[in-house]
Amino acid sequence: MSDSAVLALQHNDSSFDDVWDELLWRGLVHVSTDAAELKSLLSGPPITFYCGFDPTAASLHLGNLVQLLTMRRLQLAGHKPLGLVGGSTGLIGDPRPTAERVLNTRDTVAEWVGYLHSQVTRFLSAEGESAVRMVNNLDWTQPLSAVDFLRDIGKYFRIGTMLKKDAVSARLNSAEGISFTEFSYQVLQGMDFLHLFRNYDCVLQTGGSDQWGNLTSGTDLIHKAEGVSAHAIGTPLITNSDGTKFGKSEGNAVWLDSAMTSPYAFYQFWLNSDDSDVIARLKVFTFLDREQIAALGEHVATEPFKREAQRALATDVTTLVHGEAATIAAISAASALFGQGDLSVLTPEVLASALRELPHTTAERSALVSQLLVDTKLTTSLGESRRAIAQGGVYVNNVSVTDAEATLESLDAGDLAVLRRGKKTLAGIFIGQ
RNA sequence: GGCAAGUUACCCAAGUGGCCAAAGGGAUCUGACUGUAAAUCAGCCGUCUUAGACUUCGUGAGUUCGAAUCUCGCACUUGCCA
Repeated sequence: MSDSAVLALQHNDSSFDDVWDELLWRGLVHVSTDAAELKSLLSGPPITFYCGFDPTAASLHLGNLVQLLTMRRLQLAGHKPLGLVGGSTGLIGDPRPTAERVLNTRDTVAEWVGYLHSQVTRFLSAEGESAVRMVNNLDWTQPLSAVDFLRDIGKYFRIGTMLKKDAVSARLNSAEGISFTEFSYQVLQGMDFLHLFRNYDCVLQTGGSDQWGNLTSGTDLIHKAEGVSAHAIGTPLITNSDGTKFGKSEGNAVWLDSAMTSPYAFYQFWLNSDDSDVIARLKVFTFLDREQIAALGEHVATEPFKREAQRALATDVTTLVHGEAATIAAISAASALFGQGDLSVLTPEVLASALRELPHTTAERSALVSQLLVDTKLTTSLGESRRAIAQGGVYVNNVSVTDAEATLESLDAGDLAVLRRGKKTLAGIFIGQ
């Protein structure tokens, strides 16, 4: 199934009066400008809205996915999305509460802009009246001189207001401090909104609630410069009920790029959602309707061990991001490899295709298991490999490895080997010679 | 520009001449229990082939038999003063 086919299957829940009510039900509105006005605006004729993505990495991640799906829901309601890629804001960096960012080179940022651009367009329809349009803020920021910037934009900004923004004040109160560069970020983002208001009649910006200061920077600027009230919606920061950070798998971010997070790993991430989180995740990350999600909630309550909700979530989101074929491959790889004490019941073809879904490598029979763990990134050093083996956490073809010096040969592996660390971290080894 | 304080491993944070690869907490990871869950308990937690060796405590020099710990320069951060 192609991307456009996936998009074609999406729809909002018609049991809601309007998209605003649906956003509220899905828990996607953490803060916003005047709610009554937003409701009438969103239930009226199509409006243009935007959401920005800064190129701080080579791929978008799950946090961005919340934004992309929020945009898609608005688009499905007939509104017109503008996807903004932060070619200029990415050169500056928005202030994180903890520490100053390290600036990336212009070349790197430009490269990332390209990646993000193509990722954003995959999630939004390019057809019809409400087709997505992509913009890059470098286009209007680059030509601006420092003097023009200070005269035309800077005058509208009050230092007192700027200092009160959470991100800024957190940094001012920290030992780290804040550079003028990052302090100025909110001005740039405000300017984006003003530009889009003037040129595209854009009246709404969505973003994470951690961006609230930057969102209001834009609405304030539009109000001062144009005398018009624009709107902003801040989506909640998605958190895990146990207090750990959402969107991390084994300490690493979960990326939307299949080269950075494989569809298999992506599927596994969702499958491992806690019971106490899974329903909220379904609301945010899938297009299942109220009724379907309620039914899955019943399953969680009555038969949690079946993990119906987790399966639905993992299947849905993986299909959304990686397409149907990749999802089927990820599911069949998992069912082939998980809980199978005896791998020999699998045909070599099935096993081989399952292994290709995992991080994999080719090796000779004489290869050390500890080295293969490093090669497949299951561990980061030989020392860690040895430690893992000593702790009984390493398996080759579901047989625990006890000898730190073990080779594939000594373990009598066939032409294919399933290397496993812990319960669920797998890699494939294709054996040559 | 002046004065003061600070920069320790993924994060927080102790350490103020040898007993320091560096306390403690958190995170990650592994094991037990489970539902490929949560909670709990236990272990691991710089690199290298273990005993052992090597590299590390902002950075560059230096003092010393020996430095994360002392001296000087530099960079960065914070506060107060101008």
